[in-house]
Amino acid sequence: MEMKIQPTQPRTTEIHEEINGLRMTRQRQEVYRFLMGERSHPTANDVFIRIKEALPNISLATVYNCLEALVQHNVIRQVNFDREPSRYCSNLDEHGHFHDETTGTIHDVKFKPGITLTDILDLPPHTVIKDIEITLRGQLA
Amino acid sequence: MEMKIQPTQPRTTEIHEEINGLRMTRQRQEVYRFLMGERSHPTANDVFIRIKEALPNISLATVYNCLEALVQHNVIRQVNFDREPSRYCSNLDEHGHFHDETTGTIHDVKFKPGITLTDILDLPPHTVIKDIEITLRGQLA
DNA sequence: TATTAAATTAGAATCATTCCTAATTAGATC
DNA sequence: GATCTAATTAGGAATGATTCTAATTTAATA
Repeated sequence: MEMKIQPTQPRTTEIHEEINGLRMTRQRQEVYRFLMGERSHPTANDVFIRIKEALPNISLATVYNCLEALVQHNVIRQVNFDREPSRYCSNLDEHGHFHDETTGTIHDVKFKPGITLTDILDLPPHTVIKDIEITLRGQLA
Repeated sequence: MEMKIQPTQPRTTEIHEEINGLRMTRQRQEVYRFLMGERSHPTANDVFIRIKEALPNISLATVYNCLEALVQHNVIRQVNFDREPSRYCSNLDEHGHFHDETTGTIHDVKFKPGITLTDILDLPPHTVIKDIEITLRGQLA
């Protein structure tokens, strides 16, 4: 078997794998990777500030673009509390969000085992549910 | 018994009853009364347009003030869908909201009898819940 | 009736988000 | 590798719901 001594010419272009049909550009990767390691439900601006460390030239518009693309392709979730800036999380399990007024922090809320939210809602049969959002506000014990 | 022939001087000021400790000014009355008879979950601007018929000089800022005051005093509820303009409803029963993508309309969603939302959430004991919001998006059958 | 506090108004300001457009980049094809 | 085309990005301007501010009006009370 012949060995290549010289490395092949390095590509000038990068190869971007897809996630859920979304091409993962460098910017999208960074946004996604950051959210994966974050449990704090950051805002677009939080993401922007953090990602500038790795990509100093990234623009806020791009962060919004990336977040929207990732949301559209069901890679991350967008979370809204009243009219506050949107927050984002990479937890795709069905869950709600609890806004702790004491600390200002947001926590994922699971459902008790074996329960689906739709079980308890009084909806006409054959209703198509595309998305459910459940948010709570109060004080964690 | 002596009869007053002349009517007493008419008051130049109005008397305003309270609801839940909130003084019901003319503007607040109109806002509240409109919402009582509306099932469409109107936005602040919807309210504004409609109320100008009765109070041509009312300002949009006042509508916002009234809505906020009514919400604060638990006379009406504020409903948010993603980042769309807030909507308001006078239904105080615990219920969710279904946004029908086909028609653009919003419908109240009740829980099945005997079920409380908190029953199915996995929250630490002694958690204080001040507010729950549950919103759905999809197509009604 | 006079005083004081609350509510209203109109318009300016805010600010998260979206839009626009030119420049760049990636991927496909030659 | 060169070229073409479409997607992506960056930066700045625009948008629009909401909030703020200052001045005026109104209501409650002394």
